[in-house]
Amino acid sequence: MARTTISEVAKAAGVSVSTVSRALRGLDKVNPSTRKRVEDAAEKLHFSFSKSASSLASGKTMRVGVLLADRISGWFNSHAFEGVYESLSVHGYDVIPYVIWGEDSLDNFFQTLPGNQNVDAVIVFSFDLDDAKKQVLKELTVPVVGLNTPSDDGYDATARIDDDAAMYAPVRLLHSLGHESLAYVEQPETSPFLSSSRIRSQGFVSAARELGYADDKIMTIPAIVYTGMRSQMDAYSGIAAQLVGSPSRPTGVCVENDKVAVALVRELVRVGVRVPEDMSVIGFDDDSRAPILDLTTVHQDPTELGRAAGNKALALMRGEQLADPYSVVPTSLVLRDTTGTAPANE
Amino acid sequence: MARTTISEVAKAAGVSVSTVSRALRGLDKVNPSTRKRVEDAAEKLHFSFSKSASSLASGKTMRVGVLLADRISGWFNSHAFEGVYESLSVHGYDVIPYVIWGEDSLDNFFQTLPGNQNVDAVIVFSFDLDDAKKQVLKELTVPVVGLNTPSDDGYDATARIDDDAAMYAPVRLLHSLGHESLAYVEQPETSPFLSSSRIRSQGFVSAARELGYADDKIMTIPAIVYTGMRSQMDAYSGIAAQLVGSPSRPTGVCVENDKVAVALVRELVRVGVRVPEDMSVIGFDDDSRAPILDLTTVHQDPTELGRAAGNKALALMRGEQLADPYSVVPTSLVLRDTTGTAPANE
DNA sequence: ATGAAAGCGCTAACAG
DNA sequence: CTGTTAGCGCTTTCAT
Repeated sequence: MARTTISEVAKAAGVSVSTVSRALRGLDKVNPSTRKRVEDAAEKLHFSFSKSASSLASGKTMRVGVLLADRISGWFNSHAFEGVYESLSVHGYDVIPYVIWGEDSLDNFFQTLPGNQNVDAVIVFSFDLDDAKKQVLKELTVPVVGLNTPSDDGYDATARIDDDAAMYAPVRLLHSLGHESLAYVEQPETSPFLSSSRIRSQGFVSAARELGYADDKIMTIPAIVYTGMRSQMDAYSGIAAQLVGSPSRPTGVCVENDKVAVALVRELVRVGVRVPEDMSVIGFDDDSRAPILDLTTVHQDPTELGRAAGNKALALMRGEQLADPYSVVPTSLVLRDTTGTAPANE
Repeated sequence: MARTTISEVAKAAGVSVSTVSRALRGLDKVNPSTRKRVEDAAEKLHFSFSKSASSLASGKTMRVGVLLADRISGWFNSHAFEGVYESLSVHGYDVIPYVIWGEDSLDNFFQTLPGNQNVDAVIVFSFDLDDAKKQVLKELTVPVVGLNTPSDDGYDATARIDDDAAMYAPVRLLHSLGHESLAYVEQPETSPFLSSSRIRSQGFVSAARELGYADDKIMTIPAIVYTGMRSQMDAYSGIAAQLVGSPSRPTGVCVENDKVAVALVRELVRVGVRVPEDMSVIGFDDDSRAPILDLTTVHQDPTELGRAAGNKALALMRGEQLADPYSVVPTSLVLRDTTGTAPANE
């Protein structure tokens, strides 16, 4: 299986290299019998195109880059990546992840990759980019599509959930169950440029206000940015303590994601708070953890988001005009067992 | 940020393209002051190499392909991929996933990608390849490293856990807890070419035999291959029924992975079987689900496996001779709350 | 230490 | 419908 080149195929088939190129790429204007001959020769020689050579000559790389923060193995990222892969791989594109670990690697990415024709499009996951970087994006010659980016600014297209609107359903549920004091818990530690935290938190607050909660009945436990905690578990017991010890005595709490919600529920139970009898908890994501604890949560479909982003990139690469470049994938509340009517007043 | 080429940099720096090439790649024999000038020019012009052009000229693609089955978002695959990425990306390699959905796409992969210089190495996850395909691998001109492949045959290097040996610890635990009848549960549905099922199951059986269990005290519930089930849940209730209804009355059960184990435990509890009082359950993986149910399980580290595979690929690409091409990453038993002493005889 | 020149394997006009 | 001719942007001898 040593490297076979197109010219060897040409020789074997008794035609010119350009004919081989045309035949194998399925272009028109090739005599069916010639094509057959070429295909046979190619097959026999185990020929396949060198992507590099094709890229160089054609200007299209058939590769799209996916920019994501922190880790590819997380629930959201891995599923969104999969969605992108699904939509693009069937069209012959390679999908290449670029994991950004910190401000440095972000800078580095912006410094290098986009400049030269190394990808035909880039898809950006959940980043909260500063203006300078948005500017760089705009200057890119390839399409840039955002996935759950905080705004559409700087992107040729985006696919996202409406984090803000998504928080209305859980808050409404809590309200209808009679909870008079609410709380929102952010993930203890997050990547610096991940965006959903803030927005979701804001959505929670505005939903609560809209439903008539006074500000002293709306508590927020923000992300801890510094890494002072001895362990993850300490963070959760700290949160549980804040929840229980708060003067506002929240009985209904929304959590930024299921990962944190599950850990929190376990911690609450450990310290004697019954869920949902004493406190209702609602997560976000509906990931694989949620059903295990029968966690009430906000369902979102990152794979679908990925597919949507991939399809937009595809259309853009083809030069098509998108009918709806900035689209929203809906979320839905999943009712399970961690929510119940508010406990009777003390 | 329009495409800047090396020759523009050369012009700007007042040198030849070859000097730019040398300077920017950090080769020796470049006057420090010249290098500085080139670097400045490159930076100002936002220059970066075209990977395609470099590949074509040098013969090295700086890309490695990862072949994986089914989906990239699963716990094992996403973490193993991440490990590969970690080890390779810092050396400038792009890591490209190729997801294989069925026999067809496997054939297709083998037909095309390897032939021409599209990657510098390929890493294969968990595949059970037939001889024909192993033969193709052997003929590949690039290094091929396996990750959790059932055998080392056909690979230049592999990194794996010892599925067989890994099953000894849980079986020994069950034995020491006094369980007199055991069972092994495979994942209800799996990809056709995934390998761990069979091996793990075999390891379970031989461990049990070695510890003195008679064959009628060793039950195995194999994967259901056909898709007759109305839903996933039906599969689990079927398994629970088999476990409870079996004449051998197993009280200690090992499950192929945590995903299935967690679902099974929930189903058992639902039908009134107490865990661990009536039945002990041990999973495999120690994924994010395991701690939620306090599942006793066999811990494995796919990220580490991925890093190991990536590093081997790296060494091989450099032409180094590997001291230990076929290495084993250890697993360990994690004791939690789904295992206990066998119930008193009826 | 630097430059000139010859490709790497393919695509893309342009002829015919 | 098919062949010829130029490159794509870079690396790599080979000179100097």
